[in-house]
Amino acid sequence: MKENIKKSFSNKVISRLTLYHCILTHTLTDTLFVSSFEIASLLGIDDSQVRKDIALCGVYGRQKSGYPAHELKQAIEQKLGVSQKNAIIIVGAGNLGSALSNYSDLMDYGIEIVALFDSDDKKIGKTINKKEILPISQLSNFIHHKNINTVILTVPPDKAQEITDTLVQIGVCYIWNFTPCILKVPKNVTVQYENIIGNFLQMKNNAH
Amino acid sequence: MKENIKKSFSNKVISRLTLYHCILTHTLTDTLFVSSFEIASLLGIDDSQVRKDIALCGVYGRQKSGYPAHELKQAIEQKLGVSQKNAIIIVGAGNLGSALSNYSDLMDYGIEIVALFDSDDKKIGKTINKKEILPISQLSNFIHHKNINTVILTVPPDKAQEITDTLVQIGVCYIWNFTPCILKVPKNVTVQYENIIGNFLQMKNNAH
DNA sequence: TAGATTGTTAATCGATTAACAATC
DNA sequence: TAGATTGTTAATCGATTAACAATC
Repeated sequence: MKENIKKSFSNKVISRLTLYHCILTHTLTDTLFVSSFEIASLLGIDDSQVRKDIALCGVYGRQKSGYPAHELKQAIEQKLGVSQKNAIIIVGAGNLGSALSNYSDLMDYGIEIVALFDSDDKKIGKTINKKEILPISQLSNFIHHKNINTVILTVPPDKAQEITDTLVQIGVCYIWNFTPCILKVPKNVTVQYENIIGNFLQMKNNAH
Repeated sequence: MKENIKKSFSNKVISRLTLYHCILTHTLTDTLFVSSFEIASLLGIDDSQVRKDIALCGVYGRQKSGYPAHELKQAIEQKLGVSQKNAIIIVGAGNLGSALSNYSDLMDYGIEIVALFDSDDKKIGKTINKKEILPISQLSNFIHHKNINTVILTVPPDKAQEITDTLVQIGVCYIWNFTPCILKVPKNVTVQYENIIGNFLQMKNNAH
């Protein structure tokens, strides 16, 4: 498969490529060449799977030595579109919202949090990690002015749908949903569920 | 399939059951009967998939009206093992760790955070959300004393493997990993990756 | 050379979707 | 009754694994 046409990958492929990138960034920092077997065994998956994923990135390896680590890392970054800067805002400046605004790893992947929004008067005007907390009433202006299309949603569950409706109306098209609520949105809006509870229960179930 | 033998579900099934539960908790709060079609269309999946998942929980529906909402909710809770209380600790009392210690939804699913641990002397002795921050040196004693088997890992990336080795040695068998690092652990230890970056990139890729 | 590792095809496995009889 | 919805089987689809020739 030598398709060079930009095609969207399956979620599984994206998830694995991200993990390969983590390995190259944090685990195999001083490696010049990395084999599919090394990556596969760190993740507990099949090595031919790794070779297939890497082939999708257009990187060619060498028999006996493996894949050039630096080139592979850059190719993954390119395929994942990490270089595109995403200016995003956080709606809901509670604990989780505040934490995410400080989560420095996001920066490495093109995610720049530019402001937080909250409905609590006591929080407004304060800054978290040098980012201002603004009132919900300024959402629309801010989003249009700064050309934002992506929002991290960390409001309380009982406000989630209401705020979502507002965001959709303003024109936001990506909602990264950290609330435990299912959101009703029109087809042109993408919601990414961060199913934290589900992941915990998976862990408990995968045991042995 | 009328298997009543306790069998572990696939991760996909667990993830979906959790979402059905969210719907019953936050979206369809006053519904007596819910149809597979209603659930499916909220999640954008096939309705026969929903019926299959529900069958796994041992709940029977009624033609024309659907499934009894309350009974379904309880059956899901039972299948997911939500009633088992899990006393867990957070290692790394930074922003993310602090946020998770306050994440009240966890409580609803049997997850009780009992303490935080950190290596920073300035943090030790403080409390977050009524939970004490203790020094790493007390990890071993605490874990054995309180019979903890599960840890939320929110340390900086460069400390992740080192702390993991310590935890494994102490006898922890579940590590819920919020760092962007791949952890090397023996086979009897389960690591659940919270691949936040990967999920963001999925969202961007799923667009249209 | 012998050993190791790629790139790729074929085989297997599992998950999703379609379809429809049963029935409230 | 007619319409709606379940429960379940069969068909399809996609993802993972096995296998191996090519070759550094």
